[in-house]
Amino acid sequence: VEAVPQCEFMITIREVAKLANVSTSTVSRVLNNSGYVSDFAREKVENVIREQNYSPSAVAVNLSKRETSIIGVVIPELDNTFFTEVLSGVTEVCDQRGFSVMCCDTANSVEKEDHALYILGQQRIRGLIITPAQERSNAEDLKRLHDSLERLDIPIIVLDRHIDGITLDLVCYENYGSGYTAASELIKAGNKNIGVITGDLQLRIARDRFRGVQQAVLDAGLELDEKYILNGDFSVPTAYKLAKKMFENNTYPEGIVTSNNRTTLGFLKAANEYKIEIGKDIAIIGIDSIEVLDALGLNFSCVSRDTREMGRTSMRLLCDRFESDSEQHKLHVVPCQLILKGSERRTLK
Amino acid sequence: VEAVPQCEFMITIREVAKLANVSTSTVSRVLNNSGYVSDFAREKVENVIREQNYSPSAVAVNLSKRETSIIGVVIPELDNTFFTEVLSGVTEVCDQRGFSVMCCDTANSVEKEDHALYILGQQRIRGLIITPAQERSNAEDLKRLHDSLERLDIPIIVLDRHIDGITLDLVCYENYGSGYTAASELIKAGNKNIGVITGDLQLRIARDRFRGVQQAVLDAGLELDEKYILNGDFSVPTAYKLAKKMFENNTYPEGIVTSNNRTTLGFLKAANEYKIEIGKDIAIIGIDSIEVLDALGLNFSCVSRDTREMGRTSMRLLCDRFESDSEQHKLHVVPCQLILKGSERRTLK
DNA sequence: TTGTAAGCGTTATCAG
DNA sequence: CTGATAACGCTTACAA
Repeated sequence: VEAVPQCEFMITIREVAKLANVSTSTVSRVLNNSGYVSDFAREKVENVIREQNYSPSAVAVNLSKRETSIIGVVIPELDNTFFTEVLSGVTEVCDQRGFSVMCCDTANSVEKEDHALYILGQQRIRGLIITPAQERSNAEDLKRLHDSLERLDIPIIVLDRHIDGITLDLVCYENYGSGYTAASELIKAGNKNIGVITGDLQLRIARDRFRGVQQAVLDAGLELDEKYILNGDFSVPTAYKLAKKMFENNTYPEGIVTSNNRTTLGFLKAANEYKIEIGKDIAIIGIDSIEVLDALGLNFSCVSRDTREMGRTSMRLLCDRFESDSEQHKLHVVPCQLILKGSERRTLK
Repeated sequence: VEAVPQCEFMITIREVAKLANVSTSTVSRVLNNSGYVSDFAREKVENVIREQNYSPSAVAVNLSKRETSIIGVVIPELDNTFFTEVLSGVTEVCDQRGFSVMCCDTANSVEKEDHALYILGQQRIRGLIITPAQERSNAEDLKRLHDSLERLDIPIIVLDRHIDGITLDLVCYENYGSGYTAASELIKAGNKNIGVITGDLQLRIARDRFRGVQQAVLDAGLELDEKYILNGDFSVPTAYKLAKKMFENNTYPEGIVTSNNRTTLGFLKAANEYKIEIGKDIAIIGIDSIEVLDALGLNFSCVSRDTREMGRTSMRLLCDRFESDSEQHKLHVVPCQLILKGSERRTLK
């Protein structure tokens, strides 16, 4: 049987073999640097490969090896710079180690997440890095996620958020600590009554950050006034609405903690509209840094984390899993860094 | 020969067939909704699929069909929100149409781009959406890109930037027009001498935007002063350095055009440091909107484009190509939208 | 309407 | 050191 190329460009291992006067096994051996190949044969093969611009089909390799080199990345918000920075870190390491990344945006939707996992499963991804869309409170929803992940039967790293009832490698932020630090510093800077715009309290990370704030206030011998606890959801519009309402009533705390980058933006927008000056009329420490604010020279204080490094770490952990699969699950907590620029202090009283 | 599952979770079409008491072809037919299948057989198969949670291996399907459903996306800066917004648009449409996206960040490096294309080629991607890392001035580099793309032998959409010497579907911005509009509006607002921080003039999009500015100034019967033409590269640090130098010498134009979102940020940073007030000491119209500035209530005027839609459009065009391959190459120019918020006018003279 | 069998482009086992 | 040959999991004529 004559081997006929399916398209004029893509040649197969068989044609390389024929042109080099060897068998496909030999070609495969030089391709993978496995087994014994004489220098003579190797050279012939390498020449043909170069001349013909042969590139082996990953699809065929994958099928044959029953293993791909594709890493699935499931992200809840592709329009949140936090996650794109993480993604950037992941791709960086993937690149170095010869993996490809297939990424899915779930837009915080459980349905889209289910679907993404199904698709990635079909692709037979080698490993998964996932930030769950939500903490599925519905038992059925949660079970579906558990099942999906288990069925995948591959190394999985959970990033930033938590999944209840299942133990997996986890790369997360020092959430409690970031809340605690932020509030403490506000107090240390002289602010007596502290407010907070929380994240989506359905998410453990939001609860942890909030608990940190609460504890810091308690530890300082102060009280957290109910009316300064604004129940947000990590989104710009909600934070904006909440802050707006607060300023409308003209009753707001001396210092406030905003629970993530999006929340900060919403807050700042409202403050701006009401001519409330940051670091003058109200003190603020945000969780998450915001590149632009630095560029603008705003004196925005925050507790920050190395987001790109979180991505790199996740991918490195995943690679560890590929090498050895201990039962032990790893927990990598990314520390928060305090960055004070002035907004933690009110210059007006 | 007995069919033995390779792992307890992933079952194959053969096992489904056996459990349903049909042949693999029948299973394949219900899977693909192709050919004739009796209701009886279909039901049996569907039941088994559901019970066993069978999900067909995309790898095997791809190999068999000699075609994947993977779209390659090559992006020069994963840390530029413009590109992540585009990516978001692309994934959105991919999702709807059953494609997966494999994305590569080239960090504006020609070498990384070459490598990315090689990897994506190995994956036998179905289509490609690419924003080239650079306009390869070196003939050899350029030829390598041409060859890579040609060898891929798949539909390709070029996005935002240009590739010399090759005609492909192109989705780009109204670059000349955006420069022209920005400068015209500055002039219309009463600014007599106009400056500009250009992008990387190696890139045609930067040259086009700059030409637009030049022409608008000419058309207004004015002159573009050499010393107000700052040769940037679309990056924050360079724009910052250039603007800083300008403010240091305390000689700057009445109005300035910044050539993209990164350039604007660099400029604003410098302005801030030198206490130059936007819309007061100096007028500015940027190319590209910046979400955060709106949130901050800054009166930042710009010419903007619908970035996410650019991503959607690219993916839709790619799908068109899958359906029919006319020789005709499409050019989709995304119009610029003028958004005036005040910074185009100086309130001080 | 269904099943058989030959691929798809690799890898891997096992003789030689 | 090398080459047949049988997978890998699916699709698709073709025959029944």
